[in-house]
Amino acid sequence: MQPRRQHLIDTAYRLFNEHGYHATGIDWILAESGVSKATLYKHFRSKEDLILAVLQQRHEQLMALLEGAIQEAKNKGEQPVLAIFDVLDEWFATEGFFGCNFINASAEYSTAGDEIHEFAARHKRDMEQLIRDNLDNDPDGSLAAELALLVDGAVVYAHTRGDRNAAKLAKRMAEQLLTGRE
Amino acid sequence: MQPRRQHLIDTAYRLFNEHGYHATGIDWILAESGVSKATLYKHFRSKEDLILAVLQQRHEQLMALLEGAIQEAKNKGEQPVLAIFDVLDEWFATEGFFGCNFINASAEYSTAGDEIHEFAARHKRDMEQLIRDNLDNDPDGSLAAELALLVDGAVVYAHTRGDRNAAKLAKRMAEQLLTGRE
DNA sequence: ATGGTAGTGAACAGATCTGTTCACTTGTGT
DNA sequence: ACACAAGTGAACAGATCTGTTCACTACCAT
Repeated sequence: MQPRRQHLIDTAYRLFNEHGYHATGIDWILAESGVSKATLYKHFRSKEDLILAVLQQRHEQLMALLEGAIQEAKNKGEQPVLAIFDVLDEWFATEGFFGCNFINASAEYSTAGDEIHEFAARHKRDMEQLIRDNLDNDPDGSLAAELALLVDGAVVYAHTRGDRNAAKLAKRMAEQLLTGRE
Repeated sequence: MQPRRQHLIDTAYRLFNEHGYHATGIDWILAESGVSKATLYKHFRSKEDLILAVLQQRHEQLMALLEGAIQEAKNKGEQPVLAIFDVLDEWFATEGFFGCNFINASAEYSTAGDEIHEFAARHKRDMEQLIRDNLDNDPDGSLAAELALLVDGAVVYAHTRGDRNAAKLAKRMAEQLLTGRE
């Protein structure tokens, strides 16, 4: 559709992911992508607008990825929600793993009410809802919240410590929670 | 001892905490603290040096706080490690809660090998060791890792979503893990 | 009273930041 | 052949960034 716009989002995603949002300057994104500054500001009103576009794309990617894994598990007759932790496990093993974009965005735009912070919060709530929708017996929703907390914990554990085992650790905990309650 | 140095660390801590490390400029810290720039650079070689000093102080504070809570629980005959989650619960309820400094630092200085990133990783490992030292039956150390993952998860869950219930959620999960294994 | 220590205030350097503007080019559909 | 859309490249604005330097002041101990 708009190849420049998409290319900018992809390049920005890579740099934001690795170096953070404040540390990544517009000029850097332009140099890496080979796009001119005027074009960037034709497609995005501001840097914040670009960040939000990056987060939006990543949100859609992640939701699709997890929904796919859940569906696949269902087809195989496995516990659907546990498949999320297998996705995490693969993710943590990739070279380009620098933690969760949304957690990192939340850290840099820390104030509640900030648009970027709120976007990250919304993403996390959507993730939790996805878990909730795939649990059979969770009347008050607390099990979904616990599993979502495990997901966040696993990502941060893996990133800060450089520990690739975090997903397996969290999966084992999730199994315990599920066998106890479902 | 060195009132200016301490005052700079305290002011920087507050601003870094609320606004992040890159977003907080030196001039801002100077304006808030009322200290001159020359003095700052007499006490700290660089901004990174100041950040590390802030993290060092926060590390010592946190370890002392948790060790105190653990000791208190021991004296009352309660499960020592669970006391950590009560500390978290109080922390999340304070107005100045913007997540964990070390997780946030890890997010901004994302690359493994970066000095700030490594400091955060060391803090997290020390925290986990503190948990490990207060568990009776954890031969392979995996229980301590699981509890540490819960701590990280609770902090991130509380911060990104603005949910003050995360500590109680994590504590309930921790209780399950402990009754299952200890 | 004299020297040392700690700090101030202000200017400065040089880089980098986001964002704007404008003349020009390139490709495409009619 | 012509109009239009998309993009380039470069200059520019104005702010902000970290870090340095220097002349001066206040205080304190000897």
